[in-house]
Amino acid sequence: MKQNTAQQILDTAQSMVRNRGYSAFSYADIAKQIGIRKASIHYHFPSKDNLVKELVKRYREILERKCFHIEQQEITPQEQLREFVNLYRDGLQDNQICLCGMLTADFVVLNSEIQAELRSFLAVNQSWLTRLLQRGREAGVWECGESVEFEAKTILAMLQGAQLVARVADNSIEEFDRITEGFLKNKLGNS
Amino acid sequence: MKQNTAQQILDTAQSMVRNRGYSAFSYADIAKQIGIRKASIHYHFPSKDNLVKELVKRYREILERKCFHIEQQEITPQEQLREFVNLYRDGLQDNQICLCGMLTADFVVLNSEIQAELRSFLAVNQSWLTRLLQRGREAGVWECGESVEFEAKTILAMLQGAQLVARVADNSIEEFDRITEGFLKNKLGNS
DNA sequence: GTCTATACGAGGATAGAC
DNA sequence: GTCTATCCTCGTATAGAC
Repeated sequence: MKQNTAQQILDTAQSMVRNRGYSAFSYADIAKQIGIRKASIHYHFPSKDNLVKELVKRYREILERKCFHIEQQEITPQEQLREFVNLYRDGLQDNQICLCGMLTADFVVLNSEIQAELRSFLAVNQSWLTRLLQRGREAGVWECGESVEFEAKTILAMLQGAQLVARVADNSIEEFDRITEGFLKNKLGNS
Repeated sequence: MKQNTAQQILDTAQSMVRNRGYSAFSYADIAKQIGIRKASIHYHFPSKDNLVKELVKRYREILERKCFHIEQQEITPQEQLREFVNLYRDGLQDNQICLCGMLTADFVVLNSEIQAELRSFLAVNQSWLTRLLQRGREAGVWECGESVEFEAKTILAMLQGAQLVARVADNSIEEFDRITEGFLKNKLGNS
């Protein structure tokens, strides 16, 4: 079950960024956590910017795979939407909000490469969700407004915001659920 | 037009926190910006935590006054809601998201006093918005679901999320508008 | 109130031994 | 690949002069 060091570093860094943000985690923190020296981290990731860039890239790729998997399942659009929402719901138990939502808050601090990765992440989310909404509309299960794209963006905004609001409440997941359920009740059915 | 130093410090710090977050601004940054030495800041605000706590407190008090002002105007609930949304819309031009939205992302890094202030800010927003929704419902202009409170929370989440999403897009305000308009179209009318 | 000077640790990063 | 040692900068904070 032993992972290679690069993976361990990424996993630890991801957890820390999702908790504290870009500026509030350090190589020293990671080193301490996984039991190596901080100089060793530089061997795998020459700079902090490099590490975070890889982090976002990996995060997006994993999300793409998860979305693809949802698409492959033979379930209704409503159920697919719920699966998608669950991607944002999961991980919230450790008080971990979306990696890219957190980094978006730090946006102006980040270098342009990382910013580009964040745009890419958002674009992937948005286009996938747009396609889902279109399928649902064509199947007649949802009536959407003029712009399906902006409906998708609204849902994403609501999910990111729900994670934030839930963070302030002590029992986060219930809060997240009630907010998202209220918003999506006409879209989710009662699956 | 000369402000006192404490005010200047608060204003500068607020702008920086809204841009970069808690961990990515420093006394040195503020000092440089307003042309004093960083030691002088400690005279007004003994510690960074103290400064940020005062910042959130002031921010909430200003918001309370603005909300009160909206309530006093003789306009429809729809128009009042739009005014409220504009509170979140304004300030976005300088790429400044809500102070408390930003700090919520940094939540786990902050001390308990600041966390308490953030809870208070959210509570004020939520209760004000809840009362507005209730008035609208009683006046028959909106039909709301079971829980007006969670409808309020959902709107807040959407506003915070819209600020985040807009941040990634280059032209932020248009993005914010389209997201919020889509969401609130049945609530806002076309005022 | 604001300054200089300073303490002290943390942060990111590199060189070179093993 | 990982280590020790080290560099240099920045961050928060305090003491004491003006």
